[in-house]
Amino acid sequence: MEKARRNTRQLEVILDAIRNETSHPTADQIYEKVREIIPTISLGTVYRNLQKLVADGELQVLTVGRTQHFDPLVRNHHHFICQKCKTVYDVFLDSKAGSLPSFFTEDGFTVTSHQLALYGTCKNCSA
Amino acid sequence: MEKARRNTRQLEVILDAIRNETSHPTADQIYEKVREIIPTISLGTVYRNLQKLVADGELQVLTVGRTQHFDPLVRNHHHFICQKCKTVYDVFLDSKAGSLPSFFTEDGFTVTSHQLALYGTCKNCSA
DNA sequence: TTTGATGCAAATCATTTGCATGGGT
DNA sequence: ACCCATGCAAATGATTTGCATCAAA
Repeated sequence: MEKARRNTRQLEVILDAIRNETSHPTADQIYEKVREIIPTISLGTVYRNLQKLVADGELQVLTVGRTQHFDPLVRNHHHFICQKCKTVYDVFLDSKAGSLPSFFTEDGFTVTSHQLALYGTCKNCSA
Repeated sequence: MEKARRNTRQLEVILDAIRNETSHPTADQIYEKVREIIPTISLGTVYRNLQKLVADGELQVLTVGRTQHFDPLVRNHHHFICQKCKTVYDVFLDSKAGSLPSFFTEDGFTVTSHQLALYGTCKNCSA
């Protein structure tokens, strides 16, 4: 049997806050945004709900430096991280992306997922 | 002009401790190993020297969860991270690896490096 | 002698957790 | 009613930093 996930107001508002977000916000950024609607919400609650959403596959985590960023886009794509402004961009490599994990088919090893991060300087910062 | 890097005993011992290491140790693991030779060294010194070595391109950093791992192997290669035991393995994809960054040649964006991490279960943990 | 490097401890940053209470089911 | 979720604050873990002293150059 599955564990029942309760439909709380805080979960709903958190989900709303990231669902259409392409800026890869941190937990703290999500917290600030949610606080505009539920001013009394605690940061711990935001973390706990984000954890659940990740566990349920509704969000993806991307670690930049020491900080987690949350991405509502779960389908196969990659990231470009600007080393100057730390902005995270989505990168779509439709062709070969899906075949990457198959490179590594050694005995006993199972590849379940992979992450490709590109580092460099973005358009804004090159100016 | 370049900033002079002093040749201290602690830097030398730290470098010795990782130079031929393939286990991708953390700062703390390096600290413990170095302490066998210089028992009075401080963890801060280990961190500061590791930082320098990374800045000088003699080491690569790999973040697993919230923890940095140090890799003396700087040439183009990738990593497999076992989600059970958290062991990091080196993966060599000689053929296509070098061409990955060229996918992303949009106006204004410059890709200087990239990192591919494969996640799954390793040989030991599949048993 | 000059000034970067060290050891120590306290500080910081992101995240997690214990606990009493509140709210979904 | 049951028991998961919340708010709060304290705890944790990894890394950084201020400062007086030390040692490479």
